[in-house]
Amino acid sequence: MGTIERREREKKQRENDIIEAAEKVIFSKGLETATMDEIAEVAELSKGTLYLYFKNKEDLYLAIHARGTRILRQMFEDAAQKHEQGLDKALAIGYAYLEFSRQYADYYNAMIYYESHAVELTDEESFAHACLQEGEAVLQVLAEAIAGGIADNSIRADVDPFKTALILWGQSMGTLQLQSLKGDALGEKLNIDFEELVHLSFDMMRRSLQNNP
Amino acid sequence: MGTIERREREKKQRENDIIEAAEKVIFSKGLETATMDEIAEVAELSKGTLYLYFKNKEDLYLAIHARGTRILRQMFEDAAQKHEQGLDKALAIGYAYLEFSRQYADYYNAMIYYESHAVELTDEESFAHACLQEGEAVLQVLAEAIAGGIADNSIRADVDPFKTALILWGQSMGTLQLQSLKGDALGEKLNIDFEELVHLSFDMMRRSLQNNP
DNA sequence: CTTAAAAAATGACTAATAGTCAGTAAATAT
DNA sequence: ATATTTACTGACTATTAGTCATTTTTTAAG
Repeated sequence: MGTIERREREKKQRENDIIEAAEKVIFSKGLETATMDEIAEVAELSKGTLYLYFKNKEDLYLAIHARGTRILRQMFEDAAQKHEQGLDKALAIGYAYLEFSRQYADYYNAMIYYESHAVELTDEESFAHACLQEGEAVLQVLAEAIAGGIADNSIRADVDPFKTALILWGQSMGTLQLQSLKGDALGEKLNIDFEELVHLSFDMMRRSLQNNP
Repeated sequence: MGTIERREREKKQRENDIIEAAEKVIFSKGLETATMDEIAEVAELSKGTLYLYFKNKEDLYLAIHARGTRILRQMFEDAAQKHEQGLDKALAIGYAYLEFSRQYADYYNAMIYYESHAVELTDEESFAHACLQEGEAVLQVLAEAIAGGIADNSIRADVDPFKTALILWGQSMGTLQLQSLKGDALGEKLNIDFEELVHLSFDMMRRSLQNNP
């Protein structure tokens, strides 16, 4: 009988319901202000039940993070596909990240919180693990673009694709963080257009990679 | 009579004592695990007194942040002074940041926590303001190096010094964050040497700025 | 259909901790 | 010696993550 399979499905569904409720609350009030009690209320479940499905608040948060990362990877893949040359693909991936931060601002804002925190990876089954795995997949898309760029001579041949992908990731993260976290304070005070800054930053990355014959 | 002046001095001293106690506790257990009760105990004061000198926990934390930023600026200035060419100065500043993260790991680790958080700037008198001001001074050192580099032709002339300083700051922050936060997880798993990554990252920045005749 | 066992869900409870404030003590001025 | 101002105290409140004994619901067996 398919009872067990059905229960499995229902369990996944509940898990999903909880994540959805957590998104509603966390997207509207931020991770730190959101409480497990409120998430439980929105999910129409008791708080105790949340802990049957998620180890703790961070674990639940990371489930959201993993979702965002999945969207991001899709956007990276789409962006890369639109170009022929590897260098163009890499740059398009950078702009896809910018686009993600705009189009999925809720995810992006929630994600940067822990993007800049060390996460414990004790449990193999935890969502932290799912996050790391998704993150690696995202990097892989970028690394492949770079490898392609070396092959088609748009990117200088003396760089290592994966290491360079990591560096570009770090640099882009830093650039976007600067915009989203310090943008308001510095922008008003010093009259800086952060949109322009992101473009300039990506342009610098392009210069640092392109193959000058 | 100099009573008022002396009292002013003593007040500053108390403030300092509290910051010192907070450093001890926060450096040893991290910002989130450190409690105001424990800081009060180390400072040999009651918790209530802490709140006479600091608006809240974050304010106290930002006082530590401001101290770290002051050290960082000094290191930036020293690094810049050791070189003639602007591009070399800028690069040396990058390495000074790396050196800071090593030599003052306690400060660095405490600082990145909020380096990646938006900080409310409601109160003009708050330490958040001192932090922002110090941060701008740090950026100024870098911006001057870049302006010098344009003047001496080591850096291409079509960049804006301050905007470029901001970008380099963001990119460097991202690179170092990648190392300090994801270094352990990715380093072991994928056998990546993050020290090398930082060097490669700085090298890319150099390429993106240098004046190719 | 009845009942025993298993699974899922509950919510009152604990522990931890940031921040407050009425009261006390110390320092200073009169 | 006394009044006033300043500095400090610590018991108290409010909030919230996480727990667990109990209850409700679902499934399996006779």
